[in-house]
This record gives sequence, C-alpha cells and structure tokens, in this order.
Amino acid sequence: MPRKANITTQNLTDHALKHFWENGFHASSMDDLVKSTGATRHAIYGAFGGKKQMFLPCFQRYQDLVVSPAFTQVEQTDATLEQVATYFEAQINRAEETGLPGPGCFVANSATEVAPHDREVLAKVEEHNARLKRGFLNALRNETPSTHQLSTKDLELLAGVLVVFTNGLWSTSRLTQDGDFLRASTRQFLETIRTRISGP
Amino acid sequence: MPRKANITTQNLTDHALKHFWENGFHASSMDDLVKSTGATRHAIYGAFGGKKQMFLPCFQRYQDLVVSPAFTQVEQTDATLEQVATYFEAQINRAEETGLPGPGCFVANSATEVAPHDREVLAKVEEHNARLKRGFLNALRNETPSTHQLSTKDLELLAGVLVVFTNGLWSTSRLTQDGDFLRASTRQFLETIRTRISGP
DNA sequence: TAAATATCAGAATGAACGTTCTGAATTAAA
DNA sequence: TTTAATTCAGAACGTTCATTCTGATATTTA
Repeated sequence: MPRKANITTQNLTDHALKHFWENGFHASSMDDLVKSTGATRHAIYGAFGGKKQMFLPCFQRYQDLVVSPAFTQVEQTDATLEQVATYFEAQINRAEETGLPGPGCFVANSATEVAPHDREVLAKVEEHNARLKRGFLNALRNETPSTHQLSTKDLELLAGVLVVFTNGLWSTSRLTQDGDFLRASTRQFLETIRTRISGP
Repeated sequence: MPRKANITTQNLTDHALKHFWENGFHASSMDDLVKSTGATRHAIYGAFGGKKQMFLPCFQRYQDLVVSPAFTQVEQTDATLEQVATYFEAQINRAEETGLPGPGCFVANSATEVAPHDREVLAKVEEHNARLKRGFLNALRNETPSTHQLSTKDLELLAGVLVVFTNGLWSTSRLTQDGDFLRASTRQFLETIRTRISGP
C-alpha cells in the first residue's frame, strides 16, 4: 500500500548541509531548502519535523563528509604534527577549490551563530572541538621527545591552542580570498608549535 | 521653533552597540532596538535611516569604548609581548566580569555573521584586523633581537597568526564559561610565540 | 482494474519583520 | 497665548518567514 519513497533522508541531509553551510541557519529559509533539496515541504516536515530538526543531523553528515576523511590520519596512533599539517593543507585546498572567501567550517559557523542560543547545537559543537583537541594532543605527544620539559598540562593546553587557532582560521577563510595566506599562516603557526615542542 | 532633542545620536549608538553585540545583527529586531535605546522609531529612523545604517557607526563606537582603551598600549613604540599579554588579560577579565560564555568580540561576530554578505561591514572588519596586525607586528619587532634569524616576512606572518588566534579566542569565549581556560590558553600561546622568537 | 495510500505542487495561515504613517502631546518662538 | 515645529507612542503597511493544509497525481496492493 505505501508508496516507495524516492528521496532518502540522507539525500535530504546532504542538500540541507550544503545550504546551511553556505548560508547559515537563520538566512536559510524553508523556501530555499525546498528548492535546494528538490523535496516538497511535506517530505521535509515528514522526515524531520522542522527546520531545527533538519539542522541537527547535518553535524553528523559534516563529520562523515568533511571532517573524518581528513582528520582520521591525525587520530592514528603514530600521527605527528606532519599529519596535522596535511590536515590543514587538505582543508585549505578544499576551501580554495570551493572558492575563497568561502563558507569556512560548518561547525565553526554554528559555534558563533547558533550555539550560544541553543543547547543542542552547543553540545554538537563542543563534541566536535573535543574531537579536534584529542587528535591534536595525540599528534603533539608523538612529536614530543619523552625526555622533554613540557608537562602533560602544557601539552593539553597546546592542543587547546591548536583548536583555537583552527577556529580562527575558518573565520579568516570567510573574509580572505588569498589561500596562500591561509597556508603560510598555518605553516608559520605549526613551525612555532614545533619550535616550542623541540625545546628552545 | 525646533524642540530640543534629549537623546543624542551617540547615546543611541551606545545602546545599539550593546544590543547588536549581545544578539547579533539579524536577531536584533527594530522592536528590540526601540526598547533598548528608549527612543522612538521616529527618532531612530530620523537619526540613522534604518537598521543597517544604525549598525555601521557601532564599529567606531566599539573601537572607542572597547578596543582602543586596551590596545593602544600595544601600539606604543616601545611595546613588547608583555603589552600584548596585558591586552589579552584585560579583554578576558572584561569578558569574565560581563559573564561567560559571553558575546565575545563585536567585530569578530560581525566578521562571520554579516561581513561575508556585506561589503561595508567587510571593510570595517578588515580595518580592525589590520589594526590588530600592525600592533602585534610592532610588539613582535620590539621583542625580537635584531640579530635574529627570523625574517621580516616571518614576523609579519607571526603577526597574522596572532590575529587568527585572537579571533579564535573570541569564538571560544562564546562557548566556554571557564575564564581561566582562556587565560591559560593565551599564556601558553604567547609563551610559544616567545620561544619561537627568542630562537630554539 | 479498483481501492487504498503516499506523494506531489502550491495555496493558506498566523506570526514577526523593517519601515512608514497618524494624530496627540510637547516645546519654543511670535 | 497663539502658532509652528518637533517629538511622542503606537497603529498600519507590505513582506517574509516557518508551518500546516488541500486537492490532485502517482503508486502499490488486492
């Protein structure tokens, strides 16, 4: 009796993510989402229930499509700052191909626009940042000679500094059209981190 | 013949800045602005012309009220990273007193929310970032021994890295309620910069 | 094929938005 | 005090928004 659905929820989420990413939550109207997904209002409200409930699954989709493919290497047990550098390069390359200035990072955008006024989104953003911090800390540990002066506490703080820098970088990528500037800044930053770790 | 105005334009801008800062551009309705300024719609539209034209002067007001009081010391001819550290401390203290998580930086918020879709706002944001970069570069130059290996190009990139970190820090201050974490991250970051500058 | 059900495109709804307008109240010059 | 200019509070206007509803169309089961 039931008619077969020809638009999957995942497909809807793909298009929704793209639109939310490029335009933000508030500036994405349901009209826009209907057009960009190609689905009907009925289908969208049936599958999700509303705009906000459509926004939330985009975080998982963003992880699967964008973050994980580039960041898993940083999470490997033997990863070092070289993998961190490759991660940044990959994200900057992607941003450059998409066009600079670009939409930056979906999570970083949500962090400033939505998270401060929404507990659920805040939780998603914090989860993402915690993942980044764990990965960075892993790389920093492998990079650091075990006989070095830097304490565990210092290394954890440095991992946090890397997260802060990452968010600042995405913010900058929404303003600049110069991909080489982003690359050079990142290289300079990582070189600075390396100098600190290998000891003065 | 004309009745004396008892609400000045500067007064309106003060209240508008406060509201825009705390709520962002899109989430600040004219109803809100009327309530928070205590002025009538007539007065607001007479003095500015509209919402957007009310938003723009807030940048200058933010410079005068928030940025300059803390940042001018970084712009002194003999400023070093010590002044940069003091600047960060002051801003974090202010954020903590206002309440964390807080509204962060008015310019940094506008950078991600408004600037990508508005040339005038983009110009204001770039102007602010350029000011920060000049100040940071000044401090870095004074901190660096003249006989050191770091090139002018490297120092300029480092100044850019400081700006990127700053924006990331404000983003973080919209999420965390832990002022000490912001302080510790900043200290760790500046210590890292110092290590790089004084040479490995 | 016939009946039941899912999906379609888009109209309808009610609230919120930025902006403009209205008429009363207030002020200062005459 | 009278008059003209100005400011007042808030209603009115025309859009736009998220959400719901409607009637037609397409698909599946019986």
